[in-house]
Amino acid sequence: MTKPVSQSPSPEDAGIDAERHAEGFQKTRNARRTELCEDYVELIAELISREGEARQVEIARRLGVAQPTVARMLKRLAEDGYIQQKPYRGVFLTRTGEALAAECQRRHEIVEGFLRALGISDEVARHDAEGMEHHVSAETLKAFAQFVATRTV
Amino acid sequence: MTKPVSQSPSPEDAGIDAERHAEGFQKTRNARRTELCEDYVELIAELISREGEARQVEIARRLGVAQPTVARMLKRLAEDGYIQQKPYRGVFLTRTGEALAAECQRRHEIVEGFLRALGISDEVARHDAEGMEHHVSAETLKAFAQFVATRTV
DNA sequence: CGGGATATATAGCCTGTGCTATGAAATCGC
DNA sequence: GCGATTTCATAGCACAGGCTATATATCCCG
Ligand SMILES: [Mn+2]
Ligand SMILES: [Mn+2]
Ligand SMILES: [Mn+2]
Ligand SMILES: [Mn+2]
Repeated sequence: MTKPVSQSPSPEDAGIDAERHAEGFQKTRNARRTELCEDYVELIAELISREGEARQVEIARRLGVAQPTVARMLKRLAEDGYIQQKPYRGVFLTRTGEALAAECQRRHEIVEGFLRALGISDEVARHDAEGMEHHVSAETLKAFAQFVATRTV
Repeated sequence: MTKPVSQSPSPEDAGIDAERHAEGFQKTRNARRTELCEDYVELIAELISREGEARQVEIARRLGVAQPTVARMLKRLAEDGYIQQKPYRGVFLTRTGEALAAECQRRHEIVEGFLRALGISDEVARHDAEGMEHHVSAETLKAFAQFVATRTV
């Protein structure tokens, strides 16, 4: 009962297409699950570097959600090894967390910069980038960066 | 206790930035909620036009999810007025559903075509477009379309 | 025109991500 | 150093979107 990777040899050639189609949706669903973590870690890094500390209440304010929502997510991020919480002192990134944050910040910057290079207004570029960034593969990111580079020259 | 839109006049100017930041995340969260509906409606339209009918089992196969998952979502789409179910005959789009499907198909096509115009490989363009499409605003979509047009000339 | 194959429906479970209400703990200004 | 303020934790709710197992309904072919 293993999933038949290649069945229906010729009569129904749409089977292969369907498999590939499904694969794409699977990956997108996966990306959706990691989006939130990425936004949190990226925001925490930004708060630490710009405000000196990252507090639950401030994270909640920036994300536009309630504090208990943040509390639960931070617990998960700590369990997953991305952050360390020091009660009443703020949230700190682990090595792993810092690495992820750096990657996300870089990607976010490239995507947003790319949109602006295309002539998109700042406001819209910021918003679209916030959602798009999580679905941009390495290959596409590279193309975006190259486009910005050649356009800026 | 209404949310203070503009408080802390000068000492903490970061307040405005935080508000705007939160707004962006709010919109992105909203987009996330409509993503699935869009994918369903778009897929249903595609199945109807290419296979002649859209069945639960086929939708499930294409999306890579279980049939009961599709069943529940279809019920919701019917409640929301996007589709009409004729048991054992397939799923059909309402006027509203057709309009949404057309919009999504057009947007999907433009985004994917844009990525390919940028030099992204077909496989990756298809996958990235599947996720990105839901976060592309009208302004950005227009820019994408124009880019493709000028590149194709 | 029956009966196996196929399609759909339903029940019940889990996880994730929102929320409010509320309790407890720490900080900090006085 | 004490009390108000701030910060954090927890309980409990809702809903979306996955899943499996299983019941039921329809189709269609021999
Ligand atoms: Mn984001
Ligand atoms: Mn980001
Ligand atoms: Mn999609
Ligand atoms: Mn699509």
